[in-house]
Amino acid sequence: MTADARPAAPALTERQEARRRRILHASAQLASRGGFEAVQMREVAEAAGVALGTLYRYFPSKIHLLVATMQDQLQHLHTTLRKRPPAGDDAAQRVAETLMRAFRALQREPHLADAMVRALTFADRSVSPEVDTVSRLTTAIILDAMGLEHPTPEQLSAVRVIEHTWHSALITWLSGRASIAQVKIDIETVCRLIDLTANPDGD
Amino acid sequence: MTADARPAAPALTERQEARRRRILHASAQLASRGGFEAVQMREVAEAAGVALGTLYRYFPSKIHLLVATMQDQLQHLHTTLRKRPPAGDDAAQRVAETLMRAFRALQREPHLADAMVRALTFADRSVSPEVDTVSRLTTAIILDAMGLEHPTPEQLSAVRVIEHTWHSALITWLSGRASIAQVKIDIETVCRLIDLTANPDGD
DNA sequence: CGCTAATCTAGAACAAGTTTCAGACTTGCT
DNA sequence: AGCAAGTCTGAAACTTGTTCTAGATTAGCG
Repeated sequence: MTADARPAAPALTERQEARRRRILHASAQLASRGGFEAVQMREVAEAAGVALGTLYRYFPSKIHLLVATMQDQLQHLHTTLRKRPPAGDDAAQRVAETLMRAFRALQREPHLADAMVRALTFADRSVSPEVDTVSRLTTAIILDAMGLEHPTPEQLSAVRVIEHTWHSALITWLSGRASIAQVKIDIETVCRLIDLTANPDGD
Repeated sequence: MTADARPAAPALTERQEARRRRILHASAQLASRGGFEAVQMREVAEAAGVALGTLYRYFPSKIHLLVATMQDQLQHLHTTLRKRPPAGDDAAQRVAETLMRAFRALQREPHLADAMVRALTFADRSVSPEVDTVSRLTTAIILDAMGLEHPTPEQLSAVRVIEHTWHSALITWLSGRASIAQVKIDIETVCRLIDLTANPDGD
């Protein structure tokens, strides 16, 4: 039921699993207070009751830690969304509604959003697998909203562009260069691409 | 002719202007070698023949420095593009061609691209004015390619989404999660939005 | 139980961004 | 020229992410 996307991870003991949870919790807590800079590795370690070296054994860098935190939050969101799916008439509306719902969730914890999104876009190649997991989760959420079983390549392209817009629009909002209304418009604009691929006469 | 977008800057002397140029040059040079991490403030200062404190007086943080470097490069690109404008039949084609040309320029200096784009997306509120300048430059380049004097609000929205996609696609390419071909597809996909707003029957 | 390997802890040490400061140099002005 | 204000230099200090080490603890196993 809950997807356990960690094939190479060598099965943690119970205490280790508990440590991992404490670390992620401390990370999210600190991030909620003061965003990216407030997540300081020494503080995370102390709040989680774990030595600094141990923290680094579990998450090899601050970026890894925050991307894992994002994975965690996205899982929650995905579960929540599945319980109450969007109710729009066509796919574009449902996707836009879903993303706006996610956006409102982020608005409730803007500092946490800041920490997670900044980490995600700052991540270099060493974090690619983890970032990819986040990306696949996002894709799954959007495809769910579209209600598609077997999307065409064109539709997958549209979804990719929607994800691009989603991430980048979040960044402009977080850095205070775009209003909430502007983000809404951008999301609605990009979702029109879905209509374009639904009736494949645009070519 | 050359837009001097620095209204609050109190007019540098000749030697100061020269220092500023040396710093930006050193920054681009180091970035071309090893990307974001290779741009180390002490090294930039030394390469530019300037004290560390002076470097920080000109650019209050590494992020400011790299965003300014990007402004610089974009100016060049804009000038170059104006000399040889894209030759496509419709606006969408011309924009896609322009962005792919810019993309190829970045491919020639992938490390430099890495440093600039990472700085741009990692920038927090304290860098908003500078990031905004970069954004306006990008918008100008895209509008040039579209060949529009007075874009409608809808068209401006499409341009915003194109910019989002452009930035985010660059990031996925730089972090090795998307191929060059994939970036091309994403750009072409999002450029279809232009057609949508050109013939306003899609609503 | 007792052994061995792995893990965890506390803390020092290192790296790079940023700040600070005393003194030397420039600039603008009279 | 001579002074006042601002700027630049060199170097040290401080911050926070990251690495390293020696010793304590835990887990798995005969």
